Amino acid sequence: MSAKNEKVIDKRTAILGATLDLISERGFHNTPMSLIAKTAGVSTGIVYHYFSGKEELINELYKEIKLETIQAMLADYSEDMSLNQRFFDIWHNYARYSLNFPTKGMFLEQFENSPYVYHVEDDFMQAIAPFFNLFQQGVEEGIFIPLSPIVLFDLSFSSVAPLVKRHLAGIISFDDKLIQAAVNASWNAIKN
Amino acid sequence: MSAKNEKVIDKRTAILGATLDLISERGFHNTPMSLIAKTAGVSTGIVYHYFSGKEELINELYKEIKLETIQAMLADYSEDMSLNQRFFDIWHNYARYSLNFPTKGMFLEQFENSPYVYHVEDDFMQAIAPFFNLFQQGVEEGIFIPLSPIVLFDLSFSSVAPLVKRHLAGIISFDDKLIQAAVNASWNAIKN
Amino acid sequence: MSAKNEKVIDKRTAILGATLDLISERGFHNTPMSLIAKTAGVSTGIVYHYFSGKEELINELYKEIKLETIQAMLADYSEDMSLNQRFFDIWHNYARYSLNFPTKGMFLEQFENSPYVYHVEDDFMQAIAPFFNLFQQGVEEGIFIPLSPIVLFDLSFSSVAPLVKRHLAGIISFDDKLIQAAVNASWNAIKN
Amino acid sequence: MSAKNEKVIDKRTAILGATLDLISERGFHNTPMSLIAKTAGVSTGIVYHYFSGKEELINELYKEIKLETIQAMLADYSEDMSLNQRFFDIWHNYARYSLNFPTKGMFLEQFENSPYVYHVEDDFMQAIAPFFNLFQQGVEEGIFIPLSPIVLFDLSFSSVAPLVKRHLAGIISFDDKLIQAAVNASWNAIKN
DNA sequence: GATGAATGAGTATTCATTCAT
DNA sequence: GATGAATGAATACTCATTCAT
Repeated sequence: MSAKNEKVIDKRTAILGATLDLISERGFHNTPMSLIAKTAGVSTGIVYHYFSGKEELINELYKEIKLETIQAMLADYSEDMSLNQRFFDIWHNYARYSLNFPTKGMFLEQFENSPYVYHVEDDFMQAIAPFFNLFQQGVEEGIFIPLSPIVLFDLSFSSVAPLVKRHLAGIISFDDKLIQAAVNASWNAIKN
Repeated sequence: MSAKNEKVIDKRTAILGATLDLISERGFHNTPMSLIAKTAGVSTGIVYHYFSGKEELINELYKEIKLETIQAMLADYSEDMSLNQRFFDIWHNYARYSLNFPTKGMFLEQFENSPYVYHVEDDFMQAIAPFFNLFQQGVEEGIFIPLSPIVLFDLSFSSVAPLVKRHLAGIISFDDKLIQAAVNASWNAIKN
Repeated sequence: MSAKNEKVIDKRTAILGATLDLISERGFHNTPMSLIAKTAGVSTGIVYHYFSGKEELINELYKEIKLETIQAMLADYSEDMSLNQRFFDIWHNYARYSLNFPTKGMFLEQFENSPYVYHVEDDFMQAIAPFFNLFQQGVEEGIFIPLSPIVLFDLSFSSVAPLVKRHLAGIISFDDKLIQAAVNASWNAIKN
Repeated sequence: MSAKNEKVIDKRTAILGATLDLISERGFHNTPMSLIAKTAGVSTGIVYHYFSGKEELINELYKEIKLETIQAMLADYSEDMSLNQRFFDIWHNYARYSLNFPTKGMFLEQFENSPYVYHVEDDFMQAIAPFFNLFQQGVEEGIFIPLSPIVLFDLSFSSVAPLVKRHLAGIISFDDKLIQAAVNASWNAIKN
């Protein structure tokens, strides 16, 4: 990779990184472009070279983090593993990733609960296919209750974010033992 | 109640109602005070008579809706009912309330995921006591897995919001049958 | 007129006046809204109370000045006067008005030669009717050459602006004697 | 001429051409240097090799077009032709040139009505000498009314631009017949 | 209580110009 | 000559809040 490319990547990455940190801490609208630039160590103008505006910058950040999160959940995923093993792996990965990168989870939550933001869900269809296969297969084999994959997903994974939030707020300790208990609970929720 | 008081209540209520509608649709920062006033049919200045500023207005709205939601969940709650009955009632009430008043749910989600907003959780300690009692009792009686009430709460209730969101987006139909299946799943998640 | 109304009119008028002075001297795009506000002795924000934005402000100013100019040309116009008398009056009025209010003429010229500005000609249909009547009648009576009123207008009045510009630049002295000669020339141009 | 020089000329010409097209359509300040470069098919930086800045670029363009327009008016000019013939030729040439190259006329009008632009009239003294000679001679021979050449110029030529504008706007058809009528009118305006 | 005109700090975005490559 | 990434000052517009009436 040439020095030029490295620099470009550095700058774009620095902007995205600054945006993540600032937005997760201050919120979308309390994060001026000028502060993003300053935090990233670049000029205001150059941000508009890499992104067409604040909107695109935030959407791009969302896409990257969303994809990264999905990939983290599927880090060691293999169709060769047992259904049970795959489910537990995903759950663990998700919990650990959320705990390790709290700003990313906070950003995702904030983004997905913002009314005025243009959603870009379609971009993840391919990435989330394994989740659908997992639940589909589980239903077909009579292991999971017969509901649509999306419902099974919500019933089993939606407690991760709240628990992580409690942990970060110091209310609970979301340690390995609790993770273990929570993943068991999630499995039992959808078990036939 | 005097006519004067009614008028006052009307105005305050109108402001809160306009704030809810606007924020749930446009977001906090895309909802100017002037628009709130206009939508409520009052002058800009008078908003500052009832609330010290935007911050207090939104916090006040949050408190009212949060409390209303908790009360809706506990509408027919009674310690005389069986544990199982109480759990199912709360879950059903929550789901139906969220479906009936989607703006309120959206507002709560948005508020609780906003980093810059001053939290006011303490105000609800008393109101949420029944939830704690419920889970505490369940653990003591060996009916629920031995985890803290707050964790049991998250494990059993956190799937409601995502499912309602899917329903409102037209992705699933969160009807009585699905509510029934989901509440069963939530019960199984924390059942010992 | 109430004090309130006077104040409002004062402010709106002050903004329009400052806009005229600044734009005629510096050009559209070299005249920031903030400078307009400062020159008018008002805050930046209030400009947006009276005008929806720079675009509307400038268009409004154009409409006012255009109308004022037309009215100045027709100041003593009466269908009772002879054709010749009406023509000479209009020409004189136009020349004197342009010389007395050079910024207005400069603004009009600038505006009407700007490519990106949204034109609003229709607003003057009624005001310019006397011109059309004048030329129409002149053609019907065989006094003017048989061309459309708009062409006769251009052939007879379009030399005023350039001559005024030369005068303001100090190149010529557009005094009463020259005005007299020029109006004669203009009349001869379209005389049958 | 070497290939290198041709290339240079090409690039400079391309920049000037792009500038003309863009400015006549969008206006001075709505035409960024980057867009000029892009339209001309060159890099932003190279524009600053051929011109010291936007100011010089536009002034240079003005000078070229102004000169070209004057030369077009005098295309077949010869002191051997009769005064009347010379006048009619110039008028015709001007009208046809303006109709054939509308962007050039629009650019000149815009430029000459911009207050902040540095004028460069002196550069054309030599080129416009024939006009002065024409009017001077006409006055001396008693053919034209005894006014200064510059005034006679304005009285006879200033209706061309407005008529062309009407034509381009589709309001009139400035065809040969109308051109003939208009040039006659212009002649009559200054005829003694 | 009630109005809405007025303020002015704050913010997204643009663009002429520079300069390392 | 040639590129286009980078800069940062400039600018239109917004909006929470105040206050004279």
